[in-house]
Amino acid sequence: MVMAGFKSDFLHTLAERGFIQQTSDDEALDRLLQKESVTGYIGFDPTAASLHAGSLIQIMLLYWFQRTGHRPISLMGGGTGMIGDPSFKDDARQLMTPQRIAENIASLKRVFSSYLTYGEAPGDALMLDNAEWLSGIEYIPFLRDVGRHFSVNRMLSFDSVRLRLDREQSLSFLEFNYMILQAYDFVELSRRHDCRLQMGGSDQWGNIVNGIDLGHRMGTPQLFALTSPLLTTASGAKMGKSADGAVWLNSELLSAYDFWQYWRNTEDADVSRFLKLYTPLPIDEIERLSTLGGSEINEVKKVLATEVTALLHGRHAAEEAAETARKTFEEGAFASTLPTIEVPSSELEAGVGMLALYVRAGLAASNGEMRRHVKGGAVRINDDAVSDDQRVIGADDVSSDGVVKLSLGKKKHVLVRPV
RNA sequence: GGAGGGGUGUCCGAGUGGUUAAAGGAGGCGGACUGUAAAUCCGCUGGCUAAGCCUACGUUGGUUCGAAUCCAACCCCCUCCA
Repeated sequence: MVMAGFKSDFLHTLAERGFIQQTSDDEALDRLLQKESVTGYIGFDPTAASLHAGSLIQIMLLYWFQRTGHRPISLMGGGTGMIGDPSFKDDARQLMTPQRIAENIASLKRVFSSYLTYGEAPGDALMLDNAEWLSGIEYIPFLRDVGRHFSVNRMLSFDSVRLRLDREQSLSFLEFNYMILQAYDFVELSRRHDCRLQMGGSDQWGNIVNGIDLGHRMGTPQLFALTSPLLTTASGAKMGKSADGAVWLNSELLSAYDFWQYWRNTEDADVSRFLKLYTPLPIDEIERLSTLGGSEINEVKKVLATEVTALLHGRHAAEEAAETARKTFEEGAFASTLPTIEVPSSELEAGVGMLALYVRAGLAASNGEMRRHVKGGAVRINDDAVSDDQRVIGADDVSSDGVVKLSLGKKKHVLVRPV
C-alpha cells in the first residue's frame, strides 16, 4: 500500500486510519478524488432487522467519504436481498419473504441518518434501494444486454464462489446470479447518479470488480473499487459478536448502555486500532491516547466507548451510558438508568419465582439455564448471592429505591420496577 | 435418468441395535486471577411443574423388548456417467 502517496483527503484519511485493504487503482482514484466531488456507494442487504458492529466499518467509510467532500449513497439491497449473497458462504441462505425484506429495510434505514446527512443539497447523501431497477427486469432483454458480458469461466474463478465449489457445496443458479446483479447495480448507479466508486468489505472485492468490468463493456466512465479489511479482534474473534449474539446498531435490539459496554470491553490490543476506525477523533489525539498503558488504558476504553456510542445514539445517550457504568462498576452503587423491566405490583405482592423473572428480564433463555447459573454462583439479587433456585421475589425485595436489582455475573444487571 | 457417496446438537465432527441427551473440538456463558482487558485454570453448555417426563441425529413409515444406528419410501447435497 502506498499510504504516503495519497494526496486526496479521503484516501489519505482512510489510509492513516487503517480502512484500506485494496483499491482497483490507487493513483487514478486518488487523482479523481482530488479533482472533484465524487459519488460513491456501499450496498447493504436486508438480511436482518438491524446492521451490527461488523458493518460499522462500512458505515464509517461512507461517513468519511461525506466528511471529505464527496457524496455517499447508502444502497439498500431490496432486490439483491431477494437472492442472497453467496460470497464466501458455505450454505445457501434461507430465502426471505418480500415482506420480511421490506420490514428489514425500513428498520435498517433508521441507523444511517446518525452518520450521514441526507438531502437534496450537493454533497448530501442518497438513500436508494436497488429493487427500484432490479425488480422490473425482463429476463430475455437482461440476458442480451447484460448477461452476454459475463463469462461463466471467469465467474467460477473468483474465490468467493470457488471456495464454495471446492468444498463441494452446491451453489444454486439463483445465487450465482447475485454477482451479476451487484455488478449491474454499479452500472445503474453510474448511469443514474454518476456514481464512480463502490466500497465494501474485502469479501466484496470480486463482486465489485465485476461491476467495474461490466461498466467497461457497457460504456460507463472508469469505475473504481475500494475494500476494507475483514476485521477481527486481536484474539481472532469476528467483530460484532458478543454475549447475546450480535452487537446490533438499532436501539430497539441493543440498548445504548449495552452498546457502550461492548466497546468498553475491547481488548487492550485493539484499542488504538478501533479508535481510528470507529471514532472521528483526530489522529494526533488518538496517538496521544495510545501512549497510555497498563490500567490507564481503561480510561481510553471509556473514551472509545463514549465516542462510538455518541456517533450512533447521540452524545447524551453515550454519556448517560458512561455514567451508568461508572456508578455500577466503580462505585458499586446503584444506577437507576440500568436496563429496566416493569412488573405489575400485584404480581410482586403475590411473589414471583426468580427463575422466571430472570428469563423475563432477558438475562437467561430458560429456567434451566438459570438453574445452572445459580448452581455456578453467578446470581445475585440486590447484590446478595443466591444459592436457592426456588427463591421467590416478593414485595419486600423492593429496595428503598423502588426496584429489585437482578444481577448475572459481574457485568449484567437489570432492574425490576413494580408498576 | 443410471451408479456410487452423504445429510448428527450453535458450528465442525465421532458414533453403525441397548449405561447415547449422543465422544472430541470450536464457539458461548459462569467462576478464579486481573484492570468491566487478553492469556491461563476450573465449571456449565436441549426443554419442563425436574430422583421423573418430553423433545432431538434430513422426512415419513416399518422391524425390534429396545433404533442416530437395521429395512422401505421420499426430500436434499456431492461425484462420475447419460
